[in-house]
Amino acid sequence: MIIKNKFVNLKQIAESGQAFRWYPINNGYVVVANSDAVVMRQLESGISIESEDQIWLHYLDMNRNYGAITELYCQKDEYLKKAVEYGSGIRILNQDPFEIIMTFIISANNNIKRITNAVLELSKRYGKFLKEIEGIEYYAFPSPDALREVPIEAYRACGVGYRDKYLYSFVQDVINHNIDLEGIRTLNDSELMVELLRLKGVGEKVANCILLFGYGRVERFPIDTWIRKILIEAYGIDENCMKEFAEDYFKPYGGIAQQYLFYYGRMK
DNA sequence: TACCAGGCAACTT
DNA sequence: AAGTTGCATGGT
Repeated sequence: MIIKNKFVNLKQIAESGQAFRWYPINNGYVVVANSDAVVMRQLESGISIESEDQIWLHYLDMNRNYGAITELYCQKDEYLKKAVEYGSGIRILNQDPFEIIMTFIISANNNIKRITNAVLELSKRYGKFLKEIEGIEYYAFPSPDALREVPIEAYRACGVGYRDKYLYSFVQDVINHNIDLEGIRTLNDSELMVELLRLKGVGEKVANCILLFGYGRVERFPIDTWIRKILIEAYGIDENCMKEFAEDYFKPYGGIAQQYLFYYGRMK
């Protein structure tokens, strides 16, 4: 299918640090999600997706008007305006909560390259084979059931480091119905936050990423080392009132503003 | 070599 | 309640 929209840029989305399963190929990306691997290509005024499944429209958040959002934040201040202009094709993807939670447990005190590698390794070892594209095999992110018997050391072998025990604990929590990842969709933000904070390896920052990337809560504003640096250097905000400032100042789509800032701050 | 990476849990005061 | 420390590991 073809999507005509000025506010979709595959490179920007792929490098925005919210998804770890966008693989560059000649003239496009293979995107692994929704139990499938599809090729996406950038067009002059939109993108093409080699699939007719409407799920990809939801995945790419196509129902939201990013034109209006970029316009809103361009008027906020000069720094944000530059960030928005630099990454105006970023969108907040609607991703699977289980995959997002696993991925962002791995992300703690880690770097994007290593996170990407660990997620790839987990998928190759325990995920379902999907298809081969241009000579490379693609595997889905493993289901909780596929990870049921995986011991702690096996996670370590995938390169997740000391986060191995947190992944093991989370998988067991899902298997044993100590948390219902679909059931909690109906909770409001703060209730959802409380549920996620029960998980080992999930603190405030990781929980905010899960709300934003896994549950579509676009007002959440995760503060990581990059964002902290930006708020200090570009906005002159003090460490101890950073959270309050960001939650108020970047309303009502804090998470989207945060992605513009993250992408701009990390790339330039 | 020391420090950093989309922080967190456990421990100390 | 608030502050401090150790943590796997690959890249600079």
